[in-house]
Parts: sequence; C-alpha cells; structure tokens
Amino acid sequence: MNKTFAALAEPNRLHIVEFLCSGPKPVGDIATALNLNQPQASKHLSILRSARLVNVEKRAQQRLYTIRPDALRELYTWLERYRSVWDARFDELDKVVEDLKLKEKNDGRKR
Amino acid sequence: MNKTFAALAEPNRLHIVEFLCSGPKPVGDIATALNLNQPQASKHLSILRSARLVNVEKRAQQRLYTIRPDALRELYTWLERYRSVWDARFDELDKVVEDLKLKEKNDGRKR
DNA sequence: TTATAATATTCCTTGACGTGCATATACTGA
DNA sequence: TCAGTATATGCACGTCAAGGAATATTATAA
Repeated sequence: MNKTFAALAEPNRLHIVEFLCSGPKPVGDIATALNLNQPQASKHLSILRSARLVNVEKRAQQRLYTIRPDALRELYTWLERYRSVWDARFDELDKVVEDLKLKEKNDGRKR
Repeated sequence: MNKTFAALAEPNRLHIVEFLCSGPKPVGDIATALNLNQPQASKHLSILRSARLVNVEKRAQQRLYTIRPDALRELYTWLERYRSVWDARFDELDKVVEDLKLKEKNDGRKR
C-alpha cells in the first residue's frame, strides 16, 4: 500500500484520479485539464499505473486511461479495518483517552 | 489531503498509525516496537502530528501519542465520494469501459 | 541543584522525486 | 514510404525527505 499512498501524495496525481472518475480519458485531455505538460502527464500516469490505480488501453495513437479499483478498494478495506478504533475514540475522545492513560499508568511495568 | 497521503506513504509511519490503534503509546514503546532509533521515531511522529494523524499528551517525561481521527475520517469520506464510481466499474468493468469508449469516440469533437 | 530518564532537534549526507526540454516511439492516413 | 499526431522516454537540474550520530530540551527525583 506504500505505492498507493505515495502515488496519491502528489497533488497532480490525485487530481488525475479524481478526473478519471468522470470516465476514461486520453493523455492529452488529462494534460490540458490539469494544466500539465504532456510529458509530465505521461510520467504521472506511468506512476499511477505501476501503483495499480489506473489502466491503459490503446485506441489508435491515443492511450485511454481508466480508473482501476484494486488499490482504492484495498485502501478502503484498510480504513474500514481500523475505522471502529478511531470512530469510537472520536465519539467520546476525552473519556477514552483518560481511561487509556489510567490503564497505561497502572500496568506500565508489565510491558 | 496531500499531507495525509505523504505521511502514510512512509512504511514506518503507516505501522505507527496501526500500532497506535491498540492504544496510546509513549515514544519509547513505538521505537522498540517498530525497531526504530528514538530520534527517527520522534521525527516520524512529528510528521504524523503535523498531518493531524496523531495527538500528543504529556505524562511526566514521556509523551503519549494517540490516534487522531480527523485525517483518517477525511480520507474515508474522500474514498466514499468516489466509491460508487470504481465500484460500478468494478462490477461490470468490461461493459462500462466499452460503453465509455464508444461515447468517447462519438462525441470526441464536442470537448 | 544535580543526576538521570525520555524525548526533541540539529547537522550532515545520500537518494529519490518532480519539472522542463529535447527526442524517441507508435500509430494512422495518404 | 512519408508526414503528422499522440504518447513515451531520456537527461540535467533543483528540491525535498529519510537516516545516522551527536546534542539539546524537558521533566523527575534525590
């Protein structure tokens, strides 16, 4: 998942992903839409591709890039796995933290 | 959200976040648990903090780090917003892509 | 106040990343 | 085959982030 996060950490790439949610697009469209030079668009797309975030298909001289759900799904399940933790802690943050601090204080030597 | 992704792109920091899901921990515990030198642990935690992924509280000489839900929540809602897109496309990927390619081909000059 | 524990910060070096520019490759139509 | 379009790749440069080692800071206890 490192690759997923690293890929999405770049603002332009995040925008590309969002842009591609409106449908498959050729590189040219992406470049102009995001105000990028064509080479950089290609490079970003290459990184997104190696992070399994997009797919390519050929159409004449164009390459159609589409969203690829794999990595996003993985991200989603990862968040869901820990969701309960930070959800609970969000609901009654102060109390929980207090409790945990007390526990921490009590069995501090056990660890 | 750049900061969130950038922060989680570092494997050690991702592990720290996961580790903190088991409760608040002082820096020392985190460092030994992840096999990190104390300074690096502190640095990573500092970055996680500036990405609003963790909180700090003092306890004697220690600093207790806890998960902070803000950024994770934001991530979750971001994913949810586009979830339908890549979910639909995942269910019947081939058909949808085909359709969109046709559309693309038909109204290519309108854009 | 002094010694000690826990953590933060600084300096330095190295490697990776993003950009701009030029060029190469792939495909189409005549 | 040649010209033209769409995309990819290579190189040089500046920037930024991570790791290591040493040191500074904060808090506690005697």
